[in-house]
Amino acid sequence: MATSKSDNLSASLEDYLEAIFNLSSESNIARSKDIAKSLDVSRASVTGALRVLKQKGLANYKPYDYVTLTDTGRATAAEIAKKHKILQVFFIDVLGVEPDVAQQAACKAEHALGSGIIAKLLCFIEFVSHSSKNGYDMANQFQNFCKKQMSKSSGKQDRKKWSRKK
Amino acid sequence: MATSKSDNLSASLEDYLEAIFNLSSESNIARSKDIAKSLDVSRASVTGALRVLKQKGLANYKPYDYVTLTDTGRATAAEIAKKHKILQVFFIDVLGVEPDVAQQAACKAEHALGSGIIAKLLCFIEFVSHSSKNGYDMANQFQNFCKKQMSKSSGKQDRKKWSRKK
DNA sequence: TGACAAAGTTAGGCAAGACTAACTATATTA
DNA sequence: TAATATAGTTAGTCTTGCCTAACTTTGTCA
Repeated sequence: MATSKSDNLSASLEDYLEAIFNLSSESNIARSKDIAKSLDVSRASVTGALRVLKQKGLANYKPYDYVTLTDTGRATAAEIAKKHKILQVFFIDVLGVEPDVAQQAACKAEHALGSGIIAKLLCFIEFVSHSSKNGYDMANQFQNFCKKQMSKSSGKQDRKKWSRKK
Repeated sequence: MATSKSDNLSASLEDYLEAIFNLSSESNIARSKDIAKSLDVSRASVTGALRVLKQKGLANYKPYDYVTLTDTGRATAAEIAKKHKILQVFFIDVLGVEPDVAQQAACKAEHALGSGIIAKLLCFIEFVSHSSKNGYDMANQFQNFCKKQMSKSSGKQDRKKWSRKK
């Protein structure tokens, strides 16, 4: 809430920002070509996005030069990367979702959830891991519960409470 | 997984479908004007969307007539509405998020999460409510834990593990 | 150092999804 | 039933975000 500058940014621009942030962390340099590759987008699209990010004061961009983020850009990107990480951990460690599914979902959901909910989610992850230190492995309990539930309802077409099909 | 026909549908079209579904449930009729109002969009945009939904076999649309959903359309819309509901309940009852914030977040996240994760989430909600029947009110425990955590970290600018602000 | 490959940019186009303004059809009611 | 208000549509425009193809700049290596 206090530090969020990611307002006004489209999901697409957030993706570019995050990609630059990640590439910079990994290989210390963000090349246009690698941004394109990591987002599965053409190099021309990257050029376009960089111009917008520069104009918004988030990236230092000069044609034919390496890209870096401004302080604001880095802060914003870090927020987004943080959302991504928290969602991923929640999906994998709490819900027990397959890593690749979790990764994909985090990519999309990171643009949909505000920092308030993300903070709560982080807290919840800590709550769960705290519980396991106290001898009650909640994540594991849930997995067992989940398996039972899934097998219970797998025969039926519908589940009473939630579905309004047909 | 089995019943999901919502592939190929943009977030925008999913919103239209859901709005029609909800209006039909509430007032038995979905008028163009009301769809426009509920999505905060112009009437002209609704007309455009209805043509696309018809063409995709999801809505029965004739100019100047009331709109209804086809069976496929209704099933798809029900899936979306279900996602919305599950997310909303999770945000409010498990995470303890304010209802209006939860509502807004559910609106966006419903387009980002696949049915696998949603199923897990539903299971988790049941796990939590199951726990309270067994004398351990997990939601409540979490709220207390959360309050402690929030107040702990509120003094600091940063939190070690997750934040990379500034 | 000059030729060639790789990286980056520009130009032009397209689709989705929204808007406004003007028009048409339907409903209401005097 | 004719006038008018309301609902819905059409036409035209704009923005975002992507693409391909062609061009320019940079880097490499014989």
